[in-house]
Amino acid sequence: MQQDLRVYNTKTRKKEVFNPITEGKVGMYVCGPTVYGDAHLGHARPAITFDILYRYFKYLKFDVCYVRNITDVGHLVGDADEGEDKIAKKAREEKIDPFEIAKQYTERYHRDIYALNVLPPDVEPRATQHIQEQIEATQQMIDNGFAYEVNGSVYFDLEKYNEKYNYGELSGRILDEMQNNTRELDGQSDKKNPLDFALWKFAEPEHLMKWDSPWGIGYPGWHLECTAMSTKYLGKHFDIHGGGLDLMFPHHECEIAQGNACNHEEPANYWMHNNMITINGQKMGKSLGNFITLEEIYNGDHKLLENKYSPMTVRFFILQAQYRSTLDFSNDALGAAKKGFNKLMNALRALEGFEYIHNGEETNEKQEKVIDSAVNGCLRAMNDDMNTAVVISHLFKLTKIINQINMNTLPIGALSAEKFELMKTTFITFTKDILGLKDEMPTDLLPSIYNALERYKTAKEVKDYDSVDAIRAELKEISIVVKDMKHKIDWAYEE
RNA sequence: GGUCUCAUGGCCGAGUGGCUAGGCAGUGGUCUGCAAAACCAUCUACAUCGGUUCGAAUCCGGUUGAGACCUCCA
Repeated sequence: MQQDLRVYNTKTRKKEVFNPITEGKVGMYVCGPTVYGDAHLGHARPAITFDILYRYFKYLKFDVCYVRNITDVGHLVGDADEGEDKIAKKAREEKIDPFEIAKQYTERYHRDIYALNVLPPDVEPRATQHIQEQIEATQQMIDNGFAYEVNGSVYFDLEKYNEKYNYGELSGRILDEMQNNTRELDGQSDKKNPLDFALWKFAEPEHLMKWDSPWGIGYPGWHLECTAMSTKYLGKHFDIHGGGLDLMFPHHECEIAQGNACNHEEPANYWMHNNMITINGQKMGKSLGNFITLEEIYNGDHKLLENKYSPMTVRFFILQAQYRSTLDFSNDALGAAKKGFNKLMNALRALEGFEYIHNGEETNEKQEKVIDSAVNGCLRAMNDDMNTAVVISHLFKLTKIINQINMNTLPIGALSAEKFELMKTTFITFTKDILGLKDEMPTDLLPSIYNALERYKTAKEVKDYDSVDAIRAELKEISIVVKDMKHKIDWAYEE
């Protein structure tokens, strides 16, 4: 069964068959974090969503180049013309150099995100290391007549742009309507038009992150780094641009405008946006102050958390929803995800331990059909705009068969060798390689588990039930459960 | 106010014109020294009012409710 991968393109608001610009190759750019605080649950979603896409492209044997940036220039807290740089603000609060702030939070971001088994991108460019490229892009836009300089700052000229292009296409906005809705800014703005956005900002003497430029000392505007870096690493025109839905406007809209203004072409063919994670139905976000950091989730250290949740539980939780749906956080939901994830890991471990033997059993056609339908279902779901929730549902169908084999209620030989292999490869590939789920058991714990099981077995044989119960309790302490089956004794994660 | 989404069983969450998504929780069984795990069976659904259709949770319209973006945000 071969089928095309279809992805939802925000630009056309349709699912489209993915056609790469160059046969067999994919370039994807995803907006990474602005590093002025710890990564929260919301940051985990795009990291995981596009990790899945990256992994799936690799699975499909594409030669993929994945670029995810780190924005380590703070930009502005408030209004586009006034206010303080976010990183500078944090630096002042913590009394450290802003570059040090960015460095620290970048490290913490990596620590918390990589715990989620997210693959590192091929390139992870930083805005501060691409100042020259941003200056050049700005100059290019001035030269092309789409930007103007005022008092040491350079702004994008939307009016000019709109004579030739159509600003607002991605987010379905119309420039005129936006202008009518824009409240008049107080004070003396340098901009010709309130909607014009900064490409380069003049830096006041007290501003700490600043660089020399043809327009004087300043720093780059927010949207510019993505244009400069995506162009540098993926070219003027590449396949996929991703990020959170909240970046659609204005960030991605501005990137499109900058791409056209610089390079005379739009940066990306497909725009993909993951939806938000909500908490009590409300968006979780830094600006709303209702976020839970990943570190807090892992440690259970937040007033809203009834438990700590492992990185893989978080990953599984996120994958149980399609990436374009909002996903609501709750302890119940995380708790259910934890159990579901353990169930999957128990099946994975059992499956990896199976040895196929055929003893002349009759083929169980019903179960073989379940395998076929689940295998096809996994592929179909991934091809249908990365529906990981449906992939997981099919993996649970296979889990049932795996458990039946493990419990000896379904002889392994009731499946043909090919069917068993098909199930095994599919289950393992989708669970580990594509969904990126992994067993979290520290390997140094295994010897003591097997030791406990040995003692359990002996105690059982002599009907020393007090010891049996004690060993059960002992293992339960580390969330391990004894599986006391007719034909063997094994352990499993507590679900 | 403008633009746009969404409303599914106790909870989370897929799906989309006719065919049981799945997980968690519940109930009844099988198994067990008792359990657990697992398996089998099973109960709760498609906000509301109309329309289209042989048939709608799924399409169309109204109503109600929730959310997102319009300012920095994953």
